[in-house]
Amino acid sequence: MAFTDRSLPAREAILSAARSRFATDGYDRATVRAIAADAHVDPSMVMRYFGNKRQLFALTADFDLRLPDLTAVPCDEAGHALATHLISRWEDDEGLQILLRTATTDDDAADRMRAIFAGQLAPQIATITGDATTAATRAGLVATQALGLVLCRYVLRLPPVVEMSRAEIVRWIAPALQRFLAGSP
Amino acid sequence: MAFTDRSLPAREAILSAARSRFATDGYDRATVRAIAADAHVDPSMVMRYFGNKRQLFALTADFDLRLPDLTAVPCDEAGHALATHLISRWEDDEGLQILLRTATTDDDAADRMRAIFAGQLAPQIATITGDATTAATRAGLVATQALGLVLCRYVLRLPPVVEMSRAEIVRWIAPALQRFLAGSP
DNA sequence: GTCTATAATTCGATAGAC
DNA sequence: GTCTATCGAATTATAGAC
Repeated sequence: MAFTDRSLPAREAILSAARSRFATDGYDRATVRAIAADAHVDPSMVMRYFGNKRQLFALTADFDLRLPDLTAVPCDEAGHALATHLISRWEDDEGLQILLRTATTDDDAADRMRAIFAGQLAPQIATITGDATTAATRAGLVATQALGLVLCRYVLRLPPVVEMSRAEIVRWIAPALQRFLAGSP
Repeated sequence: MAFTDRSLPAREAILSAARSRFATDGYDRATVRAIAADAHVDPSMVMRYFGNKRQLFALTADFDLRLPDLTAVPCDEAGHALATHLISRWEDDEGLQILLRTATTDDDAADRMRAIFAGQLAPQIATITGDATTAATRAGLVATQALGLVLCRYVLRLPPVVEMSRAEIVRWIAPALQRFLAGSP
């Protein structure tokens, strides 16, 4: 399982090509052959370096939200801080697209989405909302708005959502997140 | 293209099975064989009755939001009316799941989603918000929250979103939709 | 109308020469 | 390490007997 340094550029080219293919085509339609062609590499090399297609996908599909410390900002600004962070985090990283595009049909990928939600988003939200009983619900509501934005803007590409500027999106979405985080129904 | 009455039960069984399979597995993983097996029919009959897999999918994937007349309710209750309608519309109809599960990887299905948005949702919203300049943006924002809910509750099945009752969801989502419909950022 | 048999592709994965 | 050749499985789709 240890490879020489000379194969490292090839392995990285494969990983990069895989990320792009999985992000745009999803797991099923992103073929090993296409990934190899993008990386200017023989298809058999993909299997040799990464074992099989599933393991290659797993390496490209570990996404880290890298949430900022929301407890560091005033409670009534948490929604704005979260909105600005998410929009910049997603604009230049295709990691969430990779997961979202295949999580709708693949249960492994859906499990990863649930894990990201439970492991990264929910705990952070639980700490800033003192109430432990509503924290899980609030985190779920935040997910509906946040993932809905990713879905419409980057995956489905609904024209009006694509055409909005980052600043416009933050202006509209931040208050929605704020209400889910600390407001009342 | 005209078939006898005796084949009608079989054709309807195929359509029903196709709807379920496409809704749970997406277009690629829902095989003609599996659909035929569910319908207790020979796979070749599926092709004979519906031509090919694409045409069968097209028949199962025409989704009608059946939006109520939002101009009939007071302007400040539009969000609540929309939320209650959508949640009941989606709970017992797998049509939107069919589209959403494959629209993330299939451009034809994504086009259908954009068409539903542009043809059914946006015009309705344009009529209740007098301002024509912001109507498209508002409709897009409504889509992010509405589709995000469908995604998290029915497709990804995030536990806290699944466990919420319909009433709870309406209580939280209605004000969010109301703000997108008629509020200000 | 129904079913068997099979064509024609495509894909993931492997064996083995160099 | 790299590449050629190919296997085996699965899929959509068709041809033709009954």
